[in-house]
Amino acid sequence: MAIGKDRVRGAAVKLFADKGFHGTGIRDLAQEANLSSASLYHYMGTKEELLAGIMRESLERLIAAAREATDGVTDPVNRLGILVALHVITHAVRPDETRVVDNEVASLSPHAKAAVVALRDEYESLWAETIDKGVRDGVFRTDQPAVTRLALLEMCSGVARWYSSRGPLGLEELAEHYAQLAMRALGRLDEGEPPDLANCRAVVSKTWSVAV
Amino acid sequence: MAIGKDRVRGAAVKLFADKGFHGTGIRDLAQEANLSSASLYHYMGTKEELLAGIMRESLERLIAAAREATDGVTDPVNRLGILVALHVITHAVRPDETRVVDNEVASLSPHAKAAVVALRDEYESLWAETIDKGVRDGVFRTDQPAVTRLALLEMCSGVARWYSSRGPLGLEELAEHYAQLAMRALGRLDEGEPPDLANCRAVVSKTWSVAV
Amino acid sequence: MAIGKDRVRGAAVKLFADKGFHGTGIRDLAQEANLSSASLYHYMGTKEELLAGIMRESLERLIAAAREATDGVTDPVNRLGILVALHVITHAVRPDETRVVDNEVASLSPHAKAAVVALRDEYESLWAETIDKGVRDGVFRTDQPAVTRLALLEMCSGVARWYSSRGPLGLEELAEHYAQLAMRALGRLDEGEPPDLANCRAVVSKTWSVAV
Amino acid sequence: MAIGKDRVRGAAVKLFADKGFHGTGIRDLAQEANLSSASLYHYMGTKEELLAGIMRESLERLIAAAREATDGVTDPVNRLGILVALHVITHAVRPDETRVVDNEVASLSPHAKAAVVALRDEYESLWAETIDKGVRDGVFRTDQPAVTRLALLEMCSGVARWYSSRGPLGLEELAEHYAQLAMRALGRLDEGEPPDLANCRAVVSKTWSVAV
DNA sequence: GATGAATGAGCCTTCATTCAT
DNA sequence: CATGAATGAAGGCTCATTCAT
Repeated sequence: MAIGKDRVRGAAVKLFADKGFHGTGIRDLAQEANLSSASLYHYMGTKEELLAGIMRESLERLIAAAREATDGVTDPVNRLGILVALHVITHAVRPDETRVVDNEVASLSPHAKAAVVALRDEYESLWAETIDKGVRDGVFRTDQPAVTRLALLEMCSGVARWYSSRGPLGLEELAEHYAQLAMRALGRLDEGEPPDLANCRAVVSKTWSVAV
Repeated sequence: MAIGKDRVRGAAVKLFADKGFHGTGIRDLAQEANLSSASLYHYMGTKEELLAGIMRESLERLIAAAREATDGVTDPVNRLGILVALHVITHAVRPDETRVVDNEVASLSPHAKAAVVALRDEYESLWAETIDKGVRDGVFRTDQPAVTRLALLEMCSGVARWYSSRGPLGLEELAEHYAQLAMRALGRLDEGEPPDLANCRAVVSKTWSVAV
Repeated sequence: MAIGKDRVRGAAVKLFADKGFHGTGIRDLAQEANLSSASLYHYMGTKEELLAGIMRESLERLIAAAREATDGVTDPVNRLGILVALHVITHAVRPDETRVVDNEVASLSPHAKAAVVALRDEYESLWAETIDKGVRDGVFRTDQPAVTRLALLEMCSGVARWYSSRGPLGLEELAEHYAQLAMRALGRLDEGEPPDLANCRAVVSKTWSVAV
Repeated sequence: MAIGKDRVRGAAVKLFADKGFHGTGIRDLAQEANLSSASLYHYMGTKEELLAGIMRESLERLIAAAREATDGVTDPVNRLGILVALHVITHAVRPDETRVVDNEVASLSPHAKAAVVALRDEYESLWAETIDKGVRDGVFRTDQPAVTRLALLEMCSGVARWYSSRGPLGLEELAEHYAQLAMRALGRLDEGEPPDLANCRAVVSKTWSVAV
């Protein structure tokens, strides 16, 4: 059952990312999962529950990973570096999943949407707290912390739309470059060390089974 | 005719942005445009041609505006400032239209998609040339000009997802803040003047009938 | 008005013959007649009335022609020869019109159908009477006069499906060959003169403006 | 599946014959087949593929039957008698199917039409060869073999438009009368034996499950 | 577990027709 | 005369979902 469920999830993530939730038919899913459309319903509830489940678990995984990777790190510079690196790597190695999370919120019913938005807010608050603390500590310089946060999040999420693991850019370089961009955007022009990604690496490996 | 056509376009832009192309039915469009679903077809071809037309004209308008606003501006710093400001303002004042352009490329048939992608590439090449020139001139500092360009574009496009004209942030402040973020990302920590937006203002007003 | 009406009729005959009544849209008619679809309605009632009118007038013309061409001819052999020749020539020079009459009866509403069927029966009774008289007179030999009549009518109507005025076969040869076939089918193996087509020729020329 | 498919085919043959392809709606088919319109699509492709399939298989069956019934018969008189009898019986016992084949060629797309026309040509060539041989052998007398072939085919196909199994005329009488008509048309005035229909009978019974 | 069969609702699109201008 | 604008109804087809086997 678990295997079949994963097969369906995998198919759904791929197709929802490529063609959108409304652009993907139940028959497309069945074909992609090598199942008949009736069999699909052994592994999922409705099509919408399938989408909601994917989004919720994806966000929960991201939140847990972010908490674990920043656990014990108090310095805002390092914390934000880790958050950026983790976000970027996630979007680079799971582009389909993250695009679904980022683009299909509007396809959810109000009830399911509320849960997903709450998770997204919970995640973004990690960024907000870190940026705010950095501003208070005087290590970040920005007139509009909230706008900057949104700008950085959009910038980092955008990775899922263009990054290819078959291109010349490695995950580590990618993460470091985005960390630099974020630091610069927050008024730190290449000061100090790049963030320590050791912890981040371990969390990524554990959470998404990918070596950085 | 032109009036009816605009009414349909307006309805389509709104709904395609809110619910996606595949999430929007012809009956939704008809209702939004205060027309019967059959009458819709006096003003449009197929639903897909409607989408393609919206995307093409939107990109053509953006390209023309970008060319006009940067016309005669040779300094890469100023040029990029103008490009960023124009892009951000566009996405702030036409969030529906720009979200359709940014999110619905996958809903196009191969033929229509090719035309839209060509326009998008043409537009992005304005950014690429400017950034590359700035790097060559030594006024921009980045190891990965291409990655940085993509990061900045995604960052700026993201504005369409959250900005509200009813919020506290004015268009001018918004544009200036994003211009600052872009400059910082390119290694310029608040040096020199902010870009001159006079020209930009005029173009925006003419192109989108909006005062900045 | 009369000219416009003829233009519409002509378009309808062509398209109804080529694509069938149900396969022809009002827009097809308008295009073929170089009119807007709204203008069509100045020259016709409903689409069905247009069809019914075409069929009725076509049959009335055929009946009148048959009566006139056989007027005063009492010999069944000559009479049938004339009927066959007239039928075949009609179907050869007006293939679209005759195919509509022959194939689209089922597309009529019950009321209109009744009128058309009555005309068709009136026409066929000319054949029936002639054949029956020939049998009674002993000049035709057949066990099944009714079946033979139907067989001959179908045979002659079939001309509209394959004859081309651009082919090698002239109208006169065509008519004479079919007259021969009919005579043979009725048991007359090339006896006597071929039917005198002089009268027939005149009627055809007057009725369908065609020289034989 | 096969049962459902046959149910759909049967409904289609009946309605296409009665109201024409374009005059028959998908909902009409569903009602006639006692199925919902959606269920129809389990058993067919598009409506046009349904039509094309009916026509192709009908012609293939007819060709196979004609080949089998004339197998080993070399005498043109007998051969043509068999072809006529088979054709007439087919059109008498399957009037709907044959009318669809004869009348709906124009409703096919160019691709499907080509296949059907090829089959029809293949079938008619059986007639052509037989008639030509009879003329060469001097047993048939006609100035226009090709015209005569077309005339006879139309004559025989017409049976599907008027014959009723509930009428007084049996299949055997019908076939023999038409064979006589054909022979007469080819210049043979009731000479020799009527064609031997034993073989024909067997083929008809096997192919169309009908006793003659 | 797995699926063929089935369907009500809905899809995008075109239909024949009307009418104000 | 002529037509652009408009529409309710219907066109062919696909949707997500259920259920008996």
